[in-house]
Amino acid sequence: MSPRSQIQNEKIRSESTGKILEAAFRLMVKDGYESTSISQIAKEAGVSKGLMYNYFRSKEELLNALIKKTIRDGEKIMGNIYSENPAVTLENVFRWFFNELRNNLSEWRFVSEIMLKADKYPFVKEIITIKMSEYMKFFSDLLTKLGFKNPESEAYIIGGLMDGIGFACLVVGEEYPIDEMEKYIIDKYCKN
Amino acid sequence: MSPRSQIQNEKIRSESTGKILEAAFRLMVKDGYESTSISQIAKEAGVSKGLMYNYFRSKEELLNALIKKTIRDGEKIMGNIYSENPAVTLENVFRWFFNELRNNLSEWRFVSEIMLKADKYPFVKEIITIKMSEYMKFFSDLLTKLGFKNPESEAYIIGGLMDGIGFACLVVGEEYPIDEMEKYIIDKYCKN
Amino acid sequence: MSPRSQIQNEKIRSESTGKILEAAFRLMVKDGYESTSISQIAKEAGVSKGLMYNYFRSKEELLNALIKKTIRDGEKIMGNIYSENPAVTLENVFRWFFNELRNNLSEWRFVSEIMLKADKYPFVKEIITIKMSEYMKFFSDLLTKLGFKNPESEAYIIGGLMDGIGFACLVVGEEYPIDEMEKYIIDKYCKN
Amino acid sequence: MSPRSQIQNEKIRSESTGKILEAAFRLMVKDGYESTSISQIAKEAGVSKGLMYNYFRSKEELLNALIKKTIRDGEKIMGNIYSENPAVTLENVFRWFFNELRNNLSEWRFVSEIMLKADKYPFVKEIITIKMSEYMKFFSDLLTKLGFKNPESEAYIIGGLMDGIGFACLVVGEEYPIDEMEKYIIDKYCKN
DNA sequence: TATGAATGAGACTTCATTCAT
DNA sequence: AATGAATGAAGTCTCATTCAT
Repeated sequence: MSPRSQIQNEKIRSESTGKILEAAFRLMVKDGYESTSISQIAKEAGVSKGLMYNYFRSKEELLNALIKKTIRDGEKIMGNIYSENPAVTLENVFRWFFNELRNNLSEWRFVSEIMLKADKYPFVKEIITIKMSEYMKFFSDLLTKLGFKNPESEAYIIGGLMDGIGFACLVVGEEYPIDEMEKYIIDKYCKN
Repeated sequence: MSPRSQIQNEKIRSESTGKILEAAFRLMVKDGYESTSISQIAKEAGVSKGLMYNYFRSKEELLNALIKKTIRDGEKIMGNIYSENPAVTLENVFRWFFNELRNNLSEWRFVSEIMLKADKYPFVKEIITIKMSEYMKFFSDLLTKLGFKNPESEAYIIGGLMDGIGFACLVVGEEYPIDEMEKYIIDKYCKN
Repeated sequence: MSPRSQIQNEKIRSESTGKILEAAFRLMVKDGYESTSISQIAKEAGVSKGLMYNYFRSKEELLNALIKKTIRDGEKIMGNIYSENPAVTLENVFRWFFNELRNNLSEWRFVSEIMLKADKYPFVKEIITIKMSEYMKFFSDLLTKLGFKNPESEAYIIGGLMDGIGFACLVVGEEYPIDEMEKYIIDKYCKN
Repeated sequence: MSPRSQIQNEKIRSESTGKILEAAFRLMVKDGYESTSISQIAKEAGVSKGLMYNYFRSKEELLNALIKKTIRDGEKIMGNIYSENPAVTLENVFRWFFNELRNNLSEWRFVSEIMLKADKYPFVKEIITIKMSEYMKFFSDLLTKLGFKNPESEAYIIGGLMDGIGFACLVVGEEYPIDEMEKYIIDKYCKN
């Protein structure tokens, strides 16, 4: 009789977009952005191709939404990492980072793939530039508190290091001495 | 109508493969591997599509050959970098590296793109794993000579740092403080 | 929760269909029948897609209703054109016609587009055949009163002329010598 | 062994493009431009969809080629129409025109449909504007020789008339008094 | 009466690859 | 060794229409 209420619709919409984004994330993390087709995502999400275009105007916009969701999820995690003691905070960051590499390497690959597309998709560049400067500020503050002489440059070192180690893990996988590196870096930055 | 001699054929072959590989490199560096089509490469190389399949069984094999050639070219450059003084050698490496980022960032992007495909294309993983251990050995030896306490771990740090800084440059481009980082890293590793 | 009365319902129905038909007309005049989607019409009309299918079983039937409405609207205008003096009536027709071309060319395009679909949509053919014979009768009577020798054939000439001039205006637009033609035709048919 | 000669290739190409253009013409004349799909054309022409894009970069470019070919074909016919006696030439034009309406009405519809798209496809407008002015010149010259007082305006009348009559035939089909109109118009313009 | 989420067929297009010559 | 015409699977996207509420 009467149409669905706004609340009902909102629920339906968020469930569907949720299913789609999750399916997209799963597949793109596994196969990469370009290699994942809209059809596959629709099938994985259990919806029709048409519905996807109901919620996301294009594959690119789906990527956009996916990135934003991923960043939001990431920020929730960052909340749990903070400690009163800056050395502990930094250690938590490193431990979290290496655990990510150990457990969610595919996600790392996806993020890397997307970052490499910064040139092709302007919104990627925009988002990442912002996030990057946030992270640099975060590390820089931490390192200042820890008494480092060049906290800014050292922040860039840490950022680069993390990207680079992630990258190396992606490429050589099991061969990377991940445990040793974790210990070495934590010792170097947090233990003194 | 006499048949071509083996030597003539060999020359023709190497000229054609050369043209093709150079064209492929140029285009893939510019647009990426996936976005570069066989047709474009053939046109850029001035040969027919058919001929490409005469020399390379598939696009993937062309990539394989391209990687090997790129590595060979890279090795020639590494020869000019070596000095009697290990600190100077290391500084040369860093200077070469930052200049690459400044002048040939696109090539760096291409290499990164390919490395991320290590999972998809086994030969990529194989080649890179070998090269990586070579580089690690090279840095490790250098750092040993320079008196570093943990030359192996530190070598991984340097390797990661380079990957990571390259990555960051790719993503944020002009915003990256490349000159400062060059100075900071050279000071840190080579000046004392 | 008392049910709406029949009268209320009737009013609602006619308001909704009115809004839909007007929106459809506006958009189809602008973009053409095929290029106007049901979604666009619904949005322009401020109703839901579902409601459209409540009133019109298909896009084709919407077109049908639109044509009928357009013809009804046209007939109202024709009422204002009639004069005691047949020469004046004919001149009024011509002046109205050329002003339509000057001011509402898009509508003319839409009508032409639809007429060309007569084969595809039988109801179009049916409606137009009836209207055409009415117009021919109208012109024929007028020309008889004006003393033309072959009023029937001449009526067909006038009808064809109007279609053809409208068509030419659509195609070449500004380049068509619309003012000269108006004067020439009025002189020819109404001035003597 | 050796690749095909240029001549062989040229022949193959022109055969294929010929097949494609003919199939496209057949289908578009029957169903209209928009309603004819690339797939249908490929099937009708007995080639693959891919091949179509080998020869025509897009559906729009196929239309472009089709229009040009149609105009070329039309010009060949116009050659046979010319006579020393201008009255005879004009009569030939009218007879040819009415025969077209009798025998190839579908083609007329196609041409009309395309002309209505002049706004959407700039190349259509360009081509048609040129052709139109050629025809107007042709008629104007003829009418001058025949001693008409306002040959230019009268040329526009004739052009419009032909478009309009064609249009009417398309719409009402069999009901149109085509034979009477032919006689009437020829009498009016050619029998002094 | 009214909504809008959902569907699925079908549109245009790209591209690695094959093969007759 | 070399050509380029031909293929067909797969991709992204649109849209009229249905249906639960």
